[in-house]
Amino acid sequence: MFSQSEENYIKTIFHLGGISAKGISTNAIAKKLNTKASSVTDMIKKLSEKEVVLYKKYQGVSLTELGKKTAVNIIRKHRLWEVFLVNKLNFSWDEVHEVAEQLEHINSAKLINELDAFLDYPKRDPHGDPIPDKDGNLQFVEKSLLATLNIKEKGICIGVEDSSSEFLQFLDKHEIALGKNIEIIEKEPFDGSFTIKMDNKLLNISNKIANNLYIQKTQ
Amino acid sequence: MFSQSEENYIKTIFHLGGISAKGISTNAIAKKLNTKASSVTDMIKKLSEKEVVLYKKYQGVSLTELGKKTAVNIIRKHRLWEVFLVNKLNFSWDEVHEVAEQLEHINSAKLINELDAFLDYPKRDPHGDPIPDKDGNLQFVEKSLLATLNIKEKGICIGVEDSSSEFLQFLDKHEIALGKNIEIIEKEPFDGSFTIKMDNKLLNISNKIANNLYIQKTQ
DNA sequence: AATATTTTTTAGACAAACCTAAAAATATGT
DNA sequence: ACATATTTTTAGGTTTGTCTAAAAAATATT
Repeated sequence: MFSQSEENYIKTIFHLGGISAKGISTNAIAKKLNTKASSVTDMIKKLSEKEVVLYKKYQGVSLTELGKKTAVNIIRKHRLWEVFLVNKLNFSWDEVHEVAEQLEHINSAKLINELDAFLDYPKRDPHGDPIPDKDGNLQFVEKSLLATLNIKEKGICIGVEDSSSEFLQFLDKHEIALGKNIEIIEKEPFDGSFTIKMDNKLLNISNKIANNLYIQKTQ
Repeated sequence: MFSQSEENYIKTIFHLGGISAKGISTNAIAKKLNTKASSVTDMIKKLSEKEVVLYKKYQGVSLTELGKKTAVNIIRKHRLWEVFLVNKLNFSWDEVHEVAEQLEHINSAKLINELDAFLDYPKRDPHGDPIPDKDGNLQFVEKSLLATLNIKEKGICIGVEDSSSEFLQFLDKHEIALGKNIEIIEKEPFDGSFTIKMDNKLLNISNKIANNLYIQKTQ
């Protein structure tokens, strides 16, 4: 149906569109995909003809329903493969991305639905991101960046914004893992760092870390 | 390292080379890959420059050591994925080929070695073909086409020549499966068909079937 | 509002992998 | 051995996805 390259554009537009529903800019896509704006324009024209994307010159793009459906399916595959790699093949959560980027383009409905069953219909991938079901329903969970919480607020680590292995290995080193309960003890106005309580121990966290860790508030 | 297209050529040359060590003809490759001879010539030149293949104009090609190593690795991946699909994801042996053709191009040493371990280091794929180990060693097992056996010879079904779903489903229907013991009861000179004994029942098999089923002789 | 800057698009090129049609080399038949 | 047939290669073209450089549009600055 779609080439690997087309799929990567569709996925990227979806991810960039998450925040604003407005047209996604050519430059933003180019930056994410490590390519040139002119290449993006070319591809956008093709995707527009294939009715995956709405496009008006100089106005940016947005996904059509077909485009969204396609994107969600790719994301479903990516995340299910990540679960497989971590749960069955001893990958750690900072090793899965590159391989999942390849596996997400494998085309077989039976494969992905059987994989889903084999993994026991997981709801989230190793980074805490929700896995769409086979009808494309993506469950939404209220989450906040740790950096936005106030003193005395409590919550559960539920996801990461950045999936780089540097960041994930940092979390491993400090035993910050998904599912852990935390409480904000102190905010340092000077450098934006946080003191949090986790496993009954105090831990200091830089502002950059706090801006890459998602918390589900527990009232 | 190699593009998907290059990998398909390398694999095809390996498979065609199994019989004769001589140069594989351009036309043979073109036929197997469903492409044109001129395309094959183009690709062969490229593979020759990459030292995967020995090539003299009009003399056909053969794989270098690098080429063989590459081919065996692709075959290892293909066959391990087939085992995964059948043993873990409820695929039947006639459904795996197409998906394995895609999965064999995924590039990750860790992935394939962990998959190997996860599957318990299988020695053969669902069609009875041997799986190379991670150093590229392909175990050789003496096998004969059923059609070459004589009356009273006994053996074990150990593989298939043809992997089309028509043939595999035919075998399923008649409960002919890998590992089953058979004995040649009669050969019909007129049409080349065979009467065999399997599960203590007599079964008649056409010459075409007999030419697509491999037997490991017992004594 | 006019100018400067940034963003986006167009125009033209390139590499990969394929194609058709024609030419060259090899193989075959008598 | 020579004509014919087959195989293989060459020459030139197409599509996909990329690029650079320049032009056009939109946005920002003063």
